Amino acid sequence: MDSHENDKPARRPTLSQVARIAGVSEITASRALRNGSVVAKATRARVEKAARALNYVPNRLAGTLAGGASRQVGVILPSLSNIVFADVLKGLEARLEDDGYHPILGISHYDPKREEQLLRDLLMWRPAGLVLAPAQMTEATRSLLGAADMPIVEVMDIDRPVTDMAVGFSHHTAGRAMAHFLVGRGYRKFAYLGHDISTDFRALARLDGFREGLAEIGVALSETRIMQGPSSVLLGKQGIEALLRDASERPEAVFFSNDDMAVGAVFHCQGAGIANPDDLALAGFNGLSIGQALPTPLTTIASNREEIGFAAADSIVQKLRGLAPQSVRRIDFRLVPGATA
Amino acid sequence: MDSHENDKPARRPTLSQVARIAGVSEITASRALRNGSVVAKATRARVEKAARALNYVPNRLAGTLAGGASRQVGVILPSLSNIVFADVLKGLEARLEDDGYHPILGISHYDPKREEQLLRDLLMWRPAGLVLAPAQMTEATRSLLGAADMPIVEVMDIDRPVTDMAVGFSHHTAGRAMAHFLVGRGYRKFAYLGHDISTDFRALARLDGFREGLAEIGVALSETRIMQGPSSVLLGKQGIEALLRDASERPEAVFFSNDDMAVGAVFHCQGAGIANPDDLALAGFNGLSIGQALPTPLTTIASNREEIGFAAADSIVQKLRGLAPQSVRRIDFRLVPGATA
DNA sequence: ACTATTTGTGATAGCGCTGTCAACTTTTAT
DNA sequence: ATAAAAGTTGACAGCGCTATCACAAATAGT
Repeated sequence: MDSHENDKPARRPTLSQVARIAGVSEITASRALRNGSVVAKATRARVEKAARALNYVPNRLAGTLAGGASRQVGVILPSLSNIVFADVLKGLEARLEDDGYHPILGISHYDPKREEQLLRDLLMWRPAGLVLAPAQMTEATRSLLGAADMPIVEVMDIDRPVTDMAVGFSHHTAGRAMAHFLVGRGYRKFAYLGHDISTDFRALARLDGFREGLAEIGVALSETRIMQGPSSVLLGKQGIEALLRDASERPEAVFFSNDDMAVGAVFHCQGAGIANPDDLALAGFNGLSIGQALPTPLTTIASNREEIGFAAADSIVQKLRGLAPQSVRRIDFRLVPGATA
Repeated sequence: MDSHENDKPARRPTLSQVARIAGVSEITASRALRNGSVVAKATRARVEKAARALNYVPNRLAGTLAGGASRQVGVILPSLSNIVFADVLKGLEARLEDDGYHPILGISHYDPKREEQLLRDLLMWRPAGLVLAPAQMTEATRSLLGAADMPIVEVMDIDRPVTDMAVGFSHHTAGRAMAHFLVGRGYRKFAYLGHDISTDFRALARLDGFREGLAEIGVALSETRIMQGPSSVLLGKQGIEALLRDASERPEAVFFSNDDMAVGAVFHCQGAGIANPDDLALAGFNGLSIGQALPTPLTTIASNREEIGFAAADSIVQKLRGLAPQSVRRIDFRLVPGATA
């Protein structure tokens, strides 16, 4: 029988009950249970005993409303479909938990309108801070953030103007770095294969950077192919197959929007008897472990996603403690020369 | 300059300010902004206009404290290191958001003590419901759950006695099903290769079921190898290598604790020139897309993780609406005969 | 010894909102 | 027209906690 279905009182024990049993005033009980405040040792022990006896669980809604700090941090991410943002979230959670904070989560699905609604919703909980990996902010989103009286970190990229703080790296620079690397390896005919990029503007930034990097050497990107739908191994497999089928002239190297896509291509090549990198060079982005465990480890750019999450949470926590963390923290990417390019 | 650092008032607009501007009482403004309550059309319009003008953001802490329902759901998962629980979380979030709920997240890292602490923390926020994928609950955890006056769903497996509700499938049965399948394929010499199983009791349940399934046909598991550390593609690669090196007699088929490990084995076989399944059959668990995209799709058991999350959230929401969802919802696994066994 | 601190505790007043009950106004039924 | 029902609004109290100020008791200073 579920007690939440019957309408009897049966409320949870309150601080005032704890105080009564301990024989002190409410406020003293409050101080005793929060560490930091001055309370006589014996009193604190009595209050703690009473709390234990009652199975007292403090009500943070009341505590926060009455003036305490919130200890919740709003987190808005665009997706949980691949491991990338799960990694970020993992890092965030780890650092937040260290200081007793908890993330309230929202997933925007790369939809600015949804992001705005989520922000509105999360703000209602008066969180202590906010972490977002913004898609493409609406005006309202920007204005809500501007009016929000709390530390805010934008994670993943540091290419755009920052509201309060940012943690990540430049995706544009990352794309450029890969262009330079591949050119350095001697390749001259390039293709790009990505997933639906209209929503994922960080992937777009990498493509831009890649183009720019090539242009600096006087090379042009011969083909850009965008697949419909979210990125996946299968999509990469299908994509490379189509690309090779349709291409009038086979590219020497292909840069993918991410590792998932690139791994799919590796699988296709294995099946089709195409040697990497000799027949075709492949490069991904993210540095997923799956790519590194391949018989031919994937050439890619590793992003320290968990560390980004960790640093973002750390910036929030620091600021809440009154410190002044850097406004922009760079957690840089690392080019991983594998065996596929 | 961050306004949260200066001590000036600058509080957010409150309902009472909205009410004053709209020329109504506080409670009428409250009713106007929540839909459902009876308020004259014109009045509602006036209040909404005032709220917009002030950029009013309701304070749900106050609202919930005063008697409203919480609209936060506590979620405790054991890990975010692989895509499995990220998928569950994705499903959870999607369903919760449909009804305006938001997950507050905690990661237990398969540590019962940590799980208990997280539960304690989340309970302080007086969530409307609770979702957990329990590791190994402590007595205190069980007692906290018993006293918690809200819908609770345990997700992933339905093998154990349930506190309130459960959504998932039997991992024991899944292991058994794979045993039957592999025996049916004609294999008779079996090995199991897993990651550190002491903490992951669902993997342990699959192993038990696998053993039992074999025993039913009169076959024994010839070798069980447990690798240290969390599961990963690399760990599977190293594991299969070691297993084959040390084995006095090569097994005909290997069952892995999950797809990550199995994919690692596939990679090792590719590199070592071992044909799957003829030289060695491999079977995983989870049905990750990466396994299905392999040149030789992995034989595995697909778990509908996102659907589990979705159904779990749905059960919570239903119960909060006064409905009575089934206490145990089975979201069954599906054996996926691939090309590796 | 007597004041100046420090330490420990409490009374009071909210935080911003919603439940409850009561009151008033308009509509509908007879 | 008049009672009953429906529609609309407000006064009040209180959710469970903490900030603030005030005061008593214990300790230190000279």
